[in-house]
Amino acid sequence: MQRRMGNQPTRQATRPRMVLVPGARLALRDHVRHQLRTAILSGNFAPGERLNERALAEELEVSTTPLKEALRQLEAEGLIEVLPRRGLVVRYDAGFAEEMILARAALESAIAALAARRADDGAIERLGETVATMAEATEKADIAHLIRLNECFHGEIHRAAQSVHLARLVAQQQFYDDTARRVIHRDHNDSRAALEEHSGICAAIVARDADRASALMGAHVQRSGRLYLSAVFGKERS
Amino acid sequence: MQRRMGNQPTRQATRPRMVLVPGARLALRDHVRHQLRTAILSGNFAPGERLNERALAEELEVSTTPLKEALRQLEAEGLIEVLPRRGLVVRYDAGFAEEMILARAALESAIAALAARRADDGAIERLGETVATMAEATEKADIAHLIRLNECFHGEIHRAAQSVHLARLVAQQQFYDDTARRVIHRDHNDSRAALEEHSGICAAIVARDADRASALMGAHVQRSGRLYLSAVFGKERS
DNA sequence: TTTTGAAGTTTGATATATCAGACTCCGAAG
DNA sequence: CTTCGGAGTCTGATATATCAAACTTCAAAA
Repeated sequence: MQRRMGNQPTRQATRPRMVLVPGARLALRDHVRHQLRTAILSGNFAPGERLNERALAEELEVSTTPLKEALRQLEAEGLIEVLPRRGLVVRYDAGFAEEMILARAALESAIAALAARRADDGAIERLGETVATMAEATEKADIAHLIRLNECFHGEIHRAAQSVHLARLVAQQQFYDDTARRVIHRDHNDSRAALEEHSGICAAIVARDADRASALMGAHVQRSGRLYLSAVFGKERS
Repeated sequence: MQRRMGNQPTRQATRPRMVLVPGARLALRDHVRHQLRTAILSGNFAPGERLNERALAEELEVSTTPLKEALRQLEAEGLIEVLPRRGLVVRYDAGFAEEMILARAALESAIAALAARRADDGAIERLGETVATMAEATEKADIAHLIRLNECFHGEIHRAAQSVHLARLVAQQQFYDDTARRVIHRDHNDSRAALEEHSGICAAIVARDADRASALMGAHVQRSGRLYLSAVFGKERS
């Protein structure tokens, strides 16, 4: 992790900000958190491994303060556990990932049910368009586009549901990254299955059928989750 | 928020602390987190209110380091939002609490489904006993006992489901405290309704009917959640 | 009167020093 | 040989100092 980060144009009495920095400067702790999270989810730490704060701080080239903040966040997410005065332990393993899938499925189900009740005309229209675009991308096997559309689809449902907290929680239950995503989406059969599911969910929401939307969403998330699980851990469980 | 929180032998390390706190001494940040969480959930901060780290630290009589750690945890829970370089904002309000109920319901549902599949004989037996005891306590209107048994009931289901992460997430979705709990459980009609629901859930788990256990649990959590919501916020929404 | 911009103030971000609990390990006593 | 204990070391917990971004304010210019 690089120490330097303030090479932005240092407000030199110019206009009030024309150049919006794309990524907006994140706090150091957020970099650290992201870095650690990725490392944990990639299995770079053995499950149960004791971590040393000082060593980690040194390795990441930051002081212990932002590191500690990042660790507290990861602790709140459940990825690590803190034994007071004794250190940190990584809690993430295949079983944990499996529970993340279940949590994600449960939460997305709840959101889908909300969306079926609350979606306005605009949201329904956008959702339909997204699914239509997804159909095209699936035919063309445009993986990158498909990944983006997938996020878009779920994001639109979240917005239609007017859920903030639920959406946040869902976002926390993601244990795979773009690499795994590309691997998954490469399977054309799976893409077609996913498209079927997406259409079904969309239809249920349009029909205001909250129960069906919820059930379909749950099944969809669990199915694709298991796929990711096998991609990341190379195994499946019942 | 009351100003007093730390009568621990803080400050000088002069005397070697003769009074040993009974349980494992919690880290200061955990005290701070609990205190802040309670204050937020009690509505002691206006929603949207900007918070000042230094002022908070001073009020709680701790330095900014443990305070920051506590804030990061609350941020990860979604109760506060951090605007980088600009401060903290409390995000909790009635709408947030409502989403917490939905999240809790969704997660407890998932756990109940797992429990129906995974519960062993011992777990089933304990669950049955707990429900029986709850029936007695309900008859006697033993509120304190009922509250304890209620936690016990859900705890046993969590254990039977062998869920760790899901149980953690559920625990985070609690916006009421013992005070609200006592208020709710005072209503005898509600206690009977809750008992009915608990029995039904127990029966579904014993019958290995995951779908029914899940559905009943979801309905139970949502119903009682709405009750808490009205107790805490004095209003309900659809 | 409105606008702007620069200095001063506020406040979060980061680094570092220090404190104290917990572990290790070895030697002495039983 | 086993057990107990205490000194030394490791490491997390806490406090504090410093840095830098963002906000405020006020005066000067248009």
